Amino acid sequence: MSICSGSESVGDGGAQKLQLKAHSTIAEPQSKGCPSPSTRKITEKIEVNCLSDSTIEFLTLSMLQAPRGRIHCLANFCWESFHNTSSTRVNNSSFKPLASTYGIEGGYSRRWTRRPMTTKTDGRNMTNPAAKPSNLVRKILDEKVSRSTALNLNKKEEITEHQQLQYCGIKQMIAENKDLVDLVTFIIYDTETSGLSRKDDRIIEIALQDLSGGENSTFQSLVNPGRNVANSRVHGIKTNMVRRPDVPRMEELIPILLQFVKSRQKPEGYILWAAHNGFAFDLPFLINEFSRCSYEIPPNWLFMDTLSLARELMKSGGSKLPSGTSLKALREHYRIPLVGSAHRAMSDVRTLAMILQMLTFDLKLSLPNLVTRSFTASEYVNKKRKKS
DNA sequence: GGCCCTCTTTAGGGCCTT
Repeated sequence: MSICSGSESVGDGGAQKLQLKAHSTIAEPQSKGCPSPSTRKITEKIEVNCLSDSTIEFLTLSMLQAPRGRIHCLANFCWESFHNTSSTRVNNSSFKPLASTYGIEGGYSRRWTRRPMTTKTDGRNMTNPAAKPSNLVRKILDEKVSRSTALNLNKKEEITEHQQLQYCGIKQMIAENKDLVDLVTFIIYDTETSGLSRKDDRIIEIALQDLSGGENSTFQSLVNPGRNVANSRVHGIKTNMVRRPDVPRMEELIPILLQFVKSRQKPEGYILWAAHNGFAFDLPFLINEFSRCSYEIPPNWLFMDTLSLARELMKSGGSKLPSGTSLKALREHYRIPLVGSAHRAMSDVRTLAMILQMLTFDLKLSLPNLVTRSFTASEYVNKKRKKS
């Protein structure tokens, strides 16, 4: 498993280009290897994961060429968040173990300081399985953050009914709050799976990108499904890339994922997750994996689906519409260059991050609009139960 | 599986995700 720190931002303005380039030069120390609770050896490596020059050029040009009105409020949200992050980050370039800032109780400091924590696991890069674990993972293991203790917010039995009601009840308040920038973290996510069956197949890769950007704004990892991958032709992820002891299983990855998201969360804030066809595909997979590993999806996580936005755009009429609502059709419609391989999680995340901003502009949607269309995982499950 | 559309709701087919 390799741990990587990513510096990315999707927003507006030439100044941001400078910020992007400045952050993209930050390098993190290298360390590897991580014994899991089950004594498996997991290779760890800290890397920098930054936007390619072509992507930066595209973002900059697309925003600079747009008229003033083109700079939509969602882009402003990203931009403001980016600046907020930059101005409040205590230590911008150093790697910090999470436990030192969260404490064993998992609580937050009153002052919002984002902890660097981005994970990248890629079987292709595992060249030194005998290396030592990264500071991050070693610290997590030392503090027993995995399923046993520290993440008391996320264990099933530890989420109280009061917490559920509190978060569900406050959702309407979020939608009405004019200053959502200080409350919401916008995360684009994508999963690659061993197949299309929500019941029988497993997640084999997951990628996240915090839209507010900045240092350590991405999370990427392969996942060991404990079974063969039969659909490698789709995403290029083969069985021998994931079914190996140095690739984490989901139960090992979830604690790290939770810590990453917490590191991006604002004080008493919410996470707004967006995926393409997420309600029908990615979210059910995520819910199943969390449930199988005895974890609860935090009640302050809200989920939305960009496919519904694309369908809404198609219904809106007009002469310049995409040829379809697939990610590929939308990418071609908005002339977004493909970075990396399509159908790899991080590549699709980067594409969707740009598509989302285009969609919200075309549909004239603001952040409150998006929040009101979102669901918590429990709301989604209840809705599904009622339908069935 | 969920959503949407239509030759529709007492249904069926297509799209989207891997």
